[in-house]
Amino acid sequence: MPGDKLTEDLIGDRFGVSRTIVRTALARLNVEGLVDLQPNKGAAIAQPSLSEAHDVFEARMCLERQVLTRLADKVTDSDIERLERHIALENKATPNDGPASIRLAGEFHILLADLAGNSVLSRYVDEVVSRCSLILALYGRPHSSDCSLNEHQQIVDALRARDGTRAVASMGHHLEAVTERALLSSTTDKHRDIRTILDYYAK
Amino acid sequence: MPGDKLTEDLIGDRFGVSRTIVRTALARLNVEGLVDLQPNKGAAIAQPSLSEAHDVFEARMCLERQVLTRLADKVTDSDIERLERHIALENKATPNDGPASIRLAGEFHILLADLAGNSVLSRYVDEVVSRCSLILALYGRPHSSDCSLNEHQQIVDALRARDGTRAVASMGHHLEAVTERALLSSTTDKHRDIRTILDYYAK
DNA sequence: GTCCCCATCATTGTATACGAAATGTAGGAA
DNA sequence: TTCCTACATTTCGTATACAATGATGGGGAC
Repeated sequence: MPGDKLTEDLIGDRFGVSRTIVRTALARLNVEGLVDLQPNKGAAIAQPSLSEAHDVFEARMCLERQVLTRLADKVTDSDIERLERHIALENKATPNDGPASIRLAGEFHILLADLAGNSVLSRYVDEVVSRCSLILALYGRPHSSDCSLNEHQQIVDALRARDGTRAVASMGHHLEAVTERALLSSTTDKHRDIRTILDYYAK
Repeated sequence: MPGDKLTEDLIGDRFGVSRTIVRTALARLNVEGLVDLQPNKGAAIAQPSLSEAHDVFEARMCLERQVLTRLADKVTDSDIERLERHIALENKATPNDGPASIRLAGEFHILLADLAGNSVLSRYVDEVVSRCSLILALYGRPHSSDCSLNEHQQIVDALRARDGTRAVASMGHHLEAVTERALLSSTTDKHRDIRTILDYYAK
């Protein structure tokens, strides 16, 4: 799907709105890094290079560690409760393993950022999480979920203990694992799109 | 200036373009946090609350520390040279103390981020630096420069020594100082805009 | 004198229209 | 056959037009 052209007229017809609306949406998705936009050539679903993908994961690591540093200081019991309920949802969704599972895994991270109560961090985390989903679609194994439930649980456990150091470390390990699942597998997987291969060897 | 209404027609006439162009520009500035955008009521130069301002500075600290962590590992001699030349420019601009000085101070941070070579970090740093300039205009003392030259020099010195720990620490101290100059002074300064005062007591 | 309602105006939100750039295609020459 | 050029078609970039929403001010009632 990444690389697909996004023609303004088609999308407009699809949603029953004019090109004006589509255009503003595409512009927004462009600054968020989800669509590539070339002048006079139109929009396409973003195809981040491996190098860009690493950049996104590095930024994500930096931002989410900060989120947990904050959270460990200010998290409330009802916050913990809410996180636990979310993990329960994730557990429930795992069996059928559809796109709902991937969405929920991302929302866990976004929920953490929201609870941290910093609007800037929150927006940036939202952005990098979305981009990571895209990267997973490009480079990850098909059908691989990007987050292990166990790892989410460890983060919440550390938060419940108000152990900031452990919480940050848990998130660190989790994101290392996510990065590995999303990126490192791509060098061996034969099923990947030809564009990905070319991109990889082009460094 | 923050809080001023931005009428699409006026701006369009001012620059000789149609509302279409102005609108896309305003939308972009809105996602970057520089203009507030209320549905059916138009755009205005952003007026971040003190709490939002602290959020921005916290995110900035987190991002720029990461920039220096990266840079300490990969900085080249020609990078150092370029940073030194930039500081020389800043020194030259200080006497007349105009807006050029403020712009150069911001560009030093953006240059650091660019040299770090992570496109995501680079974009985010660009954004928070812009927002900090806005915050300085809102809450800072009039005519106060937001960056001390000496502090910039210390950062480059640490980079030249390839001392990552010291570089991150220097940036940390620098941004602490910047935050203080931009925010803490606002509680005592009688010359501040009435809106700022109200905003502050409204927490 | 003050408050409220309605009319008018200003400004935004969305659609459409038109010119420009780029891409694809057919035809002819080497 | 292959390459190049000219034309046609598609799609984008910008301006303009119209509808909808919110702001402003004046007149009347209490």
